[in-house]
Amino acid sequence: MTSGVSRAAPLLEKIALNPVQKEAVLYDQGPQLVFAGAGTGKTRVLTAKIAWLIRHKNVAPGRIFAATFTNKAAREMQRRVEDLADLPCAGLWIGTFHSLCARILRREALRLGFPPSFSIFDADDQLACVKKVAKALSLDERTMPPRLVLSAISRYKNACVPPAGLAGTGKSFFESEIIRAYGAYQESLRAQQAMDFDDLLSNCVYLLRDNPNVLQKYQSSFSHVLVDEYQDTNTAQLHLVKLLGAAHGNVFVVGDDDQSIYAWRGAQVENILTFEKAFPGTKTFTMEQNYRSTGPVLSFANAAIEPNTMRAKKRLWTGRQGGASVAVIRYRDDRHESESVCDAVNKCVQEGVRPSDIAVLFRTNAQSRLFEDSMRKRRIPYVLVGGTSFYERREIKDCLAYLRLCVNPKDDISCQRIVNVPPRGMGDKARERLEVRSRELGKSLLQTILDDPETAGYGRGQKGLLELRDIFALLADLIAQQESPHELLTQMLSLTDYLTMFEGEDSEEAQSRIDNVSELVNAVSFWTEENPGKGLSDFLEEISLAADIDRWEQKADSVNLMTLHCAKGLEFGRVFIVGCEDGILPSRQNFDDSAKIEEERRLFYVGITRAMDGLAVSHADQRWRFGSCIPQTPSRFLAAIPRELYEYVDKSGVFAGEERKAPKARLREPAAESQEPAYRHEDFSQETVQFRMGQHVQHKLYGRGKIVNLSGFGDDMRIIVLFNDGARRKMMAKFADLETS
DNA sequence: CCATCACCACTTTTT
DNA sequence: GTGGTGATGG
Repeated sequence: MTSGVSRAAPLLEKIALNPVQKEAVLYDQGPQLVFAGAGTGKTRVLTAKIAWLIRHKNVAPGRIFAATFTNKAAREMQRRVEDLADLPCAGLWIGTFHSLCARILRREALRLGFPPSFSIFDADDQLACVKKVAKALSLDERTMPPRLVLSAISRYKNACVPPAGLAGTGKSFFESEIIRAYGAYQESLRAQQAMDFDDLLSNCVYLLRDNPNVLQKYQSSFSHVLVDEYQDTNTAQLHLVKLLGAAHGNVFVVGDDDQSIYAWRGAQVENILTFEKAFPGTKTFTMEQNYRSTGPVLSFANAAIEPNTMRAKKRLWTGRQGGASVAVIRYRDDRHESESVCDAVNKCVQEGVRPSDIAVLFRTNAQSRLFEDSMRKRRIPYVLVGGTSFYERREIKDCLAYLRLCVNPKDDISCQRIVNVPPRGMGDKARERLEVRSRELGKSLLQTILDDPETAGYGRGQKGLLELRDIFALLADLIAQQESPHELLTQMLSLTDYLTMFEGEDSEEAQSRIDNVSELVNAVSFWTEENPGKGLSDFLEEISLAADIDRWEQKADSVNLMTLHCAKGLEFGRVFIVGCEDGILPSRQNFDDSAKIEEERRLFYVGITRAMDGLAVSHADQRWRFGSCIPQTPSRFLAAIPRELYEYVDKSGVFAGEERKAPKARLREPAAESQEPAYRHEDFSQETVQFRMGQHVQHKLYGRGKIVNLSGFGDDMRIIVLFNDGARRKMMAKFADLETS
């Protein structure tokens, strides 16, 4: 051990660790549980641990299996590990459970009766598939809404309960019907050679559980298993950790039960609370020193989480001195809230806070709209994380469906999506006919179209079907010639005349759809360049497993708008938590259940603990929902926090133009802490702010285009503009000489 | 038989 | 504000 420590020196010098953190990194006697409160350096420990293993324990990167919560976190961690260990770590198995499982499943697919190129179904596809199955089983839509059926199926899968053993075990008509649907749904997926998100985990568990030689292969292949955000793991993930870690016991998990916010999708806090039982001989480390937040923010956080009963008692503390008090602000209505918050954001920026260090957090995506409006009005650059993400837009999903069919012709859900897009005369009747025919032939929809488009009965759809057959025949040729994903996409667009569908109408909506498609073309060609040697199916997998947060780049100097869920694991200088009202936070749908209320409280806690220097929490007296104005009451969570822990500012009686009479806004930079990275004040002029993502610009030489990327600020701001001629040009904002329209 | 328009119930959070 | 569904017109 002594020699270990001295050899540790180079690495430990590069990263400051407190005694508990250091102990956790150096310990090597089996299972480890690290209870890491918010802001206590969880990521730091995990990163140092991996680097330590590689650099000083001579563990090959390929023998480390590390599960993070997002792909973005994985990328960042890999970068930091490489930096710390001073070695490239290309072989490291690091990623979300879903992408790690996908990686294993692609290799072993044949053992499960899937081709390695199996499709991955996202939430939309899942729902479409459930609907299809429900129709085939003639389930009543009223009593068995597809969403409900899907979530029940998801629960079974998260618990690793396959449909086989369930037949006849239903305790009610409802349950029996669900079980029936579950079986049929799985069959449908298999026929389409597809797995949904949940399958990635559960199939991986079945694979390891039922194939001793495969299990042995992966058990001996990985010598260490590490898991971040362990409080948000579900039963399937627990099984995986057990299966992979059982042989050597080198299991290292980090988490915080107070930040468990995913029980609704099957996560079990019990996993972290009973870790020691699952892994006998576990050594537990507890980190309670918070390095992130000021005293007032931390006291507020501690008080906020205090009422929860189902938690391991702990209390965070900070060595940071001073700090502005937390502000709780009351507004008249939601509009007033968004306008005032944006004013406050502006003020922060004028004080020298970088926009990217500011976040506005809300409970539901629907709340973002007002803030976007208010930000735009003030020309404050912002990034919205989440909402309907780029890859979920209709036009994008259409394009991807074509590409997916190229990779997997059995993907009926994708085929169904595009048979009549763009419209080619395939109505309900013709589609039904096609489906019957495909069942008769025992072939997939696309295969039926390719083999047998002439059978009578398609009516007006006949012509369209022949078109479709030719399109896919041509695309198949391109695939055979190993054409790049980029080539396939552009060919597909021209073969189908996809864009003319929108070119006819002159709405802003149609224009934005066209823009989105050309952005997809760009993304594909960019990806093709970045990933030489990888194919279309790799691209599609990456897209379906990417979360919104994965595409988020904080460096674009913009204010961040996101849901509380999205904010997990991040930190910001100034945080605004908005819409803190009963019915929103906590959500009305969780009123009935105390366990769910506790989860909502943890969500609130997660939001609070994102803040480093300043926190403002707001609520409004009334809010537009369902198209009418509804009176709101402040969140019960606020009521439970002692009054002396925050400054209450009532702006509900203040009208526009009178803001100055209102009590002084809080969120002032504490004098002692103004160590913000150098930020030249004069740089944040209108000139800098004039550019934002998605903005249309005009260039003397290149013509009209759209900003697709922003980075840096002031004189250093760089932008990437996608011009209408299809070219993508990087330029310095300072010299670009663009006209904004 | 298909496409378009008007109207309806629903929106929590996401890998 | 929207998306899925139902009536009507082409």
